Amino acid sequence: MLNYQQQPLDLMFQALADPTRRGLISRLSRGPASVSELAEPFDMSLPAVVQHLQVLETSGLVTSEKVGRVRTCRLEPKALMTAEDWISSQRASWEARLDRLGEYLMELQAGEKKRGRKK
Amino acid sequence: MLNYQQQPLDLMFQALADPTRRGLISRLSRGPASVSELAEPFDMSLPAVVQHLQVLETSGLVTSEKVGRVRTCRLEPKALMTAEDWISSQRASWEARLDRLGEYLMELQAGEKKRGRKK
DNA sequence: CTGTTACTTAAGCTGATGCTTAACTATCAA
DNA sequence: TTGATAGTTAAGCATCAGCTTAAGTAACAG
Repeated sequence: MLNYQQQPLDLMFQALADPTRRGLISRLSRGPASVSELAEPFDMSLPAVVQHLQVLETSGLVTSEKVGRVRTCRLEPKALMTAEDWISSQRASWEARLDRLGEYLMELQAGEKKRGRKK
Repeated sequence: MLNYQQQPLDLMFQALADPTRRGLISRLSRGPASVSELAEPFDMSLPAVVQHLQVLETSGLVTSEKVGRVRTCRLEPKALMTAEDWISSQRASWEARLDRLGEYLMELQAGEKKRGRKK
């Protein structure tokens, strides 16, 4: 498990780790928005919000396009799925393992009862 | 947004953002392990690995229990689900929105054809 | 052309993160 | 009791993340 890094996942989870950025994603999940629309609810400077947007864009979770002087940002659902899939697969294999353990314990228990295989 | 709150999601995504920690989770998804078992594949000092484990434990993704001099760590699948659910819900609402947009565009297109409502 | 809007760029500060080494404690085995 | 094993604690350090303010550019409105 040498650090031959899964950089996309690093960037995505890092991006998701900040509440401001999750707020931006929540907003964007309701539809595209301009930079100043996105910044408005937050109690921080505009450059700070733009920096958060850059993190989101570098991670691939958000894309943007500038028309005239307005930059419009939107969510990239496929990227979100990458993060979701990783988590899901880890959880699935752990839960599968728990299930197998459960079965094993049940077998043990059944075995202890020796003749308890009726009904 | 002055980090005045280390919410569960902050801690979880932050924990998942590091490749070493995701490596630890992958290992743990195959079953519980001791600290030194977990540290063995990594090219870093034991205290460094222990620090990563502490991050995972603080985030709730991993629990551990010490018996004798051995600390055994295991995954907490419910916590992983918390992170997964957040992502999933954001993605779902964005995809729903894309679907509605799709329908809207289809209606527009149908409308343009005027009498194209036959068959 | 002039002012306003909508960002963009740059520099700098502060605290958090990811390591390190060294020294320490507690358990187990002989 | 002695020594090895398994992990813990502490201090220090370099880099990075998240903000700030100040100043700059580029489009559009009158």
